Amino acid sequence: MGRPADPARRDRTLARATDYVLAHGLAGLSLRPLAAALETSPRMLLYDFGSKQELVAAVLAEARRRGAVRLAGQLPAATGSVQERLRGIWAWISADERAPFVRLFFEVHADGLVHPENYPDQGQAITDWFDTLGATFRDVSTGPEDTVTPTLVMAVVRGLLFDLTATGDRHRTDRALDRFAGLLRQ
Amino acid sequence: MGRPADPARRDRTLARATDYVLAHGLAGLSLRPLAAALETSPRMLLYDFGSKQELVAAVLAEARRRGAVRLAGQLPAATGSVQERLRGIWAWISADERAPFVRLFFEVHADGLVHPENYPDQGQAITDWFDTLGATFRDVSTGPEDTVTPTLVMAVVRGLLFDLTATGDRHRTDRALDRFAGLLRQ
DNA sequence: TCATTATTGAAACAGTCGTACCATATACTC
DNA sequence: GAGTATATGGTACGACTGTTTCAATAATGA
Repeated sequence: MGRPADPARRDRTLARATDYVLAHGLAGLSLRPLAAALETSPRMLLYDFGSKQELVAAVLAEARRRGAVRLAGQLPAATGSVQERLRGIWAWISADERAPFVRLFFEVHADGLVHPENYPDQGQAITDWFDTLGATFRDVSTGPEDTVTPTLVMAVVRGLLFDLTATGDRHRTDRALDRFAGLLRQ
Repeated sequence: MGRPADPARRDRTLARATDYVLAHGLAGLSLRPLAAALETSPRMLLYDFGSKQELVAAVLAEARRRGAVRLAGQLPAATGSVQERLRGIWAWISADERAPFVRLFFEVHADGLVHPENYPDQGQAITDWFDTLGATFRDVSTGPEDTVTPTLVMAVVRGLLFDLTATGDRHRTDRALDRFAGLLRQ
């Protein structure tokens, strides 16, 4: 008996909080402005999530979940030449719509370097890509257990993303990816 | 007349503050703990630097200056095969002694994505590498105006650095660099 | 000694932070 | 209606932030 719980409220708050963090970043996140933007109160954020730390953890999990869903649903099919597949991945990840995710991705990585204890699964998030990319680039891999090719492909993508986000020079980064695709074909 | 100024004090403070930031990161930097570690006071930090923002700017400039000096003095000579040169760069930048610089590098980049207005020269810091690397890899470039090869080389290095700092898997990242060197040779 | 300039300490200010406490309102069963 | 559990609002606490204010000290040249 008593008033029934409303778990949907927490879900709604989590979704909007994730939007907010994707838009404003993690670094300066503060409960009061967040609550104001979500039309709720710090009181309720703590009521639903327990503490700011747990709220952030939930937001990061939600952001990762969203990224995984979009990756699975929107990543171009693993067909065509190596260049076409590589360009597809690059076009997808470097698109403007992905910018908030990319930003958060870099932000979490940087914070993880200073506070590794807060991110026990940091390495996991990196190596998770291997399953996807290993399948995509099987024909240029040296074998099914080849982790080197996915590592290199992801390094190029992340490194060029780093460059693109810092300099905004899309032409140069696009051409660098094409150069890599050319090297990989051989 | 009057008591003579002591500009050396500011220099000493800046040097030690840079050590501190390299050790502790930028994110949670706060004047009182910093002053305590430097055996001075917040009062003196503001007296010497004007504001926290200016102090941070001075520290970042000093850190970049140090990095440039070490790069110029310690980077292996541009001789030998492509693999040897690439391995030299990778060994240098990924060495444990460089870890604080790398950490700060990623931290500044991430913060710059959220607050671009604070880092007007972010793009410059990225493209600065081109002069050095363009010279180092001239024989695999398509010409003296080739910016694509340095872009790709730096993307691989930064991307693998990202991976290495996140996962700590040196064996895998080292092998990925070798794979890239092999591709580049052709 | 004295004026002058640089340096430094101590304390306070106005603000923000995450969080805890206390009351109240709401929605349900009986 | 009473009883009960959930949901909220309001407020205040203690700790922290960058910065300012006021006063004192130190080192020089005259």
